Amino acid sequence: MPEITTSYEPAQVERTWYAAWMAAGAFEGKPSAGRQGYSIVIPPPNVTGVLHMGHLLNNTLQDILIRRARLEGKEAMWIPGTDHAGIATQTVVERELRKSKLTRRDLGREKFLERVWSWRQEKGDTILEQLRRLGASCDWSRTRFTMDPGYSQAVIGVFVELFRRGHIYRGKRLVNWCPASLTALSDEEVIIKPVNGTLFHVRYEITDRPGQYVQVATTRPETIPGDVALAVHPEDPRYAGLVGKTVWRPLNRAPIPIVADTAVDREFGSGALKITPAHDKVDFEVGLRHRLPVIDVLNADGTLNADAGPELAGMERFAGRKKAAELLQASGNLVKEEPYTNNVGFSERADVPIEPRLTWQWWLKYPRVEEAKTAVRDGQIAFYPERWSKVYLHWLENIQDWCISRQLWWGHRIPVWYRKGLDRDRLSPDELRDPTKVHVSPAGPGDPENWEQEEDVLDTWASSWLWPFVTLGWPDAAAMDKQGFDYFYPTTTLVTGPDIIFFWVARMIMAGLEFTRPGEPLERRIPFRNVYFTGIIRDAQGRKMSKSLGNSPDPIELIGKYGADGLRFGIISIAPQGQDIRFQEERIEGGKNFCNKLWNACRFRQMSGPAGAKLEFGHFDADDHAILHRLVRVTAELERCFREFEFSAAVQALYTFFWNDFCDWYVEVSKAKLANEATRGNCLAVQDFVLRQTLLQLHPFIPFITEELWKQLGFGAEGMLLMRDGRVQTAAQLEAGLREAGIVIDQTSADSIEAVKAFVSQARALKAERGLGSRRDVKFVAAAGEAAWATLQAHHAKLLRMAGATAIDRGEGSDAMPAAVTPLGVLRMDASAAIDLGAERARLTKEREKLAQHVAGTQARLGNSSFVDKAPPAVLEGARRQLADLQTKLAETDRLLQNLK
RNA sequence: GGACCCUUAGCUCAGUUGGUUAGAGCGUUUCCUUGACAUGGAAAAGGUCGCUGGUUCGAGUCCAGUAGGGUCCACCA
Repeated sequence: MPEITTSYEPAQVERTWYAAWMAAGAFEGKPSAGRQGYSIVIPPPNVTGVLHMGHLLNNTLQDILIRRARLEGKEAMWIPGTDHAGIATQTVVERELRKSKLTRRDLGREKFLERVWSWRQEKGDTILEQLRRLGASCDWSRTRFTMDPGYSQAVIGVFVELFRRGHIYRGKRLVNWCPASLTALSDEEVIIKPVNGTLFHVRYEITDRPGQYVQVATTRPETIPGDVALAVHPEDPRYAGLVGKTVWRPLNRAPIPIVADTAVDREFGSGALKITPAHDKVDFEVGLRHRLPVIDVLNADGTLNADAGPELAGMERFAGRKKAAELLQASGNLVKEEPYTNNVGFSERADVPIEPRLTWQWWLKYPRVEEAKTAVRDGQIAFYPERWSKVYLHWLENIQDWCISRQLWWGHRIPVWYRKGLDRDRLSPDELRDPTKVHVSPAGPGDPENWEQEEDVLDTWASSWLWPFVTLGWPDAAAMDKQGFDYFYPTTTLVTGPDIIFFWVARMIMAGLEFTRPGEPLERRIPFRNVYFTGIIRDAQGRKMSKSLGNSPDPIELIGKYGADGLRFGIISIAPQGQDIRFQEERIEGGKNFCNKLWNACRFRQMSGPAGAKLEFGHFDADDHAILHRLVRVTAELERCFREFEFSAAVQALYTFFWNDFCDWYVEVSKAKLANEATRGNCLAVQDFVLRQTLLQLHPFIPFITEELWKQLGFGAEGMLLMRDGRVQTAAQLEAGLREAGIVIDQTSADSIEAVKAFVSQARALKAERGLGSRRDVKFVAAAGEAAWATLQAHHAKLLRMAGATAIDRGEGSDAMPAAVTPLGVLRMDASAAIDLGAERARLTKEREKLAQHVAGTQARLGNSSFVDKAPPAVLEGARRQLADLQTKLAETDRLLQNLK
């Protein structure tokens, strides 16, 4: 067996094992009768993307779940893939084009799409490669892309089917228009931000009362040429006589009516509102109610058009705003301007203010809204943390039709063909469904020469909402059979960020309910049973990580620095359920350190003797009972953590157990036990028992190093070469297994170690406080009772080593010796140096203070008759025992103090 | 305007149905290159759990209010 090196070097180990796993097909998931399935679909990252901290957390969690499921004996399967990310990808390629002074229109649709495809060819696998570096155990043979042929077919088929079912229609509405990307966006893609601007107070002269004005306030004077009315509240006495009259529009001068509408807030400004239906949602609705015309003064790219009037036409919208204010000023119609902060919608992708714009778009009335609510409300789909279900339900309660068309080229082109020569903007709803005028099918019309296909493509999310079942072969029966749809659907757990709860999670639920297993019960049609929402990773100052701030570390660099395992362990340890995470690189360093600790503990085991030692109950001592007891406890805790998706708690539990209980105590006491031939074999066997289970429990979190150690320690024998074939034991199984080997963990014996630990700790403190921490020639005397002395005797060799002492004798010692009260009697140190009475007195006095306080507190509680009457017996008993202990200690400490001269 | 989250040690955070003396990592102080590990070991300092009330024998934990920070939703020009 090759010797384990002195420190853990991740790079080589990671490369070797990932290749070995792939070669062994260790990540493949196939339906397996009689075994429980466990499936996850990856939230597909953008095909042009690179791994960021969010992906890191998200995918580490998925890998943990999948690897744990394997070790629990489940058939685990994780589907990877990428999303074509319409706007994002198209923008990236257009930016590239611009470098050679070209636009997509210069190339034309076909040539441009060729460019995008070759870009995807070149860059599309980067992020998947990065996921492998992280250790993600995806079934790569199942990798999907939302634009690959089968997937596209499904997306198109779904459009056609939803159209047939009456869920899809074409309508002219005000949409969120992105003047940078030149496309409509859904409401979810708009981010409202406060913007510091100016509020302009403008007066409109009443046409038949020259010199009299109605004043309105606006933040957007450039849209005044689009005004078609002023509106006032019908019950506003100030304007009672004016409704029905007209005023002069102050830019592009023309008379416009004053109408009465309850949408106006009388309290705001002058109580009069300018109505610009083309550029404001409320105004649009007012316009509809009053049958007002619509004057659109903006071009698609946000510049002002001819309808804005000769002075403004052609100007960029913000320059136009300034110009409009100047024109108003010049005509005397600008009453005043004041600084004003209002909320403006920004395009999520392009980060420019969106324009409400009246355009023809395709809309979807969501299917299965009620079922989608039920599934979460009644718990067929469980959210972790649960509180997100409120956000989800609230959105569904107020759900609006989804604008699914995008004026882009990169995406799934809408499968609608219009008869040539048809004016598609004058189609009535009935004509839209007339097959002689509009053709809707996956394959297109048989006589394409007579038709023109819709130019628009579908919103990216209108493809990714099918992800959980299309990746399992839907709707093709043969593919579904091959990919195990029956076995793996619904998937078990979805891990994602709460920021896409509407974009993706809610929509997937509705799609799953609408399209899978028609006629079957709800719990068979949902796309997943659990949804785990991660927190958002922020920087040390709590800011979101972003490219522009440059505050986002590169996970691949972190892997280089700390190893994939160290990074995984570190990131999970700072990611409690449901809370945002402040990234601190020190915690990642902590992960690396843990790996090194694990490495060296296994190295120690390997150096101590060959594998294959057998547990011998006859040689069990209290330390063996204690460590196995703790192992069972931490195993139970891990079960709970996985049940409740508490990953950072799991890591914490494993850390404490392994570092404090195993390394700091058991391994240290082992050194004495290993030196004794009688106890040696059993001690090695106990270590193996603990290490085997611990490696299995750590494997999902830190797969590479555990796999390497598993092999190094020879645990991979017996036909289980890879850890994935090992089985993590439940707490119950651990105990049952031990019992079969004739071993019963004795709780009392295990508990007795606490007293021994306290004794050692006190001894070390006595030394450290006098600067003798490193001296190993110190003698102690312990004034121990019979039972305590028996315990000290039983652990004698270990105690000498642990405390760093040459002798621990039974005896009173002298009052001149530094002393401490331990659970195993008063311990005195035979210090050769003269004792500092003052320091000694101070230390003991402080100790006494603490004890006295606790005694008083406990006495007060026990003296309270309602406590004694009402507290449960166990609590009462605990308090009594505590009081007795404290009083003994206090008395001893008092005696020590008195004897100090 | 509505909903939700956070406030615990110098810093970043745990704290599971209320129950012994509130924990961890990092940082700090002192000592230690002892034959797994200095990516380490030992010891120690450090908290009236944002504030005010209430429920209870008992509150960091439950309730009400309040201050500060954050997130999401919402058509106030």
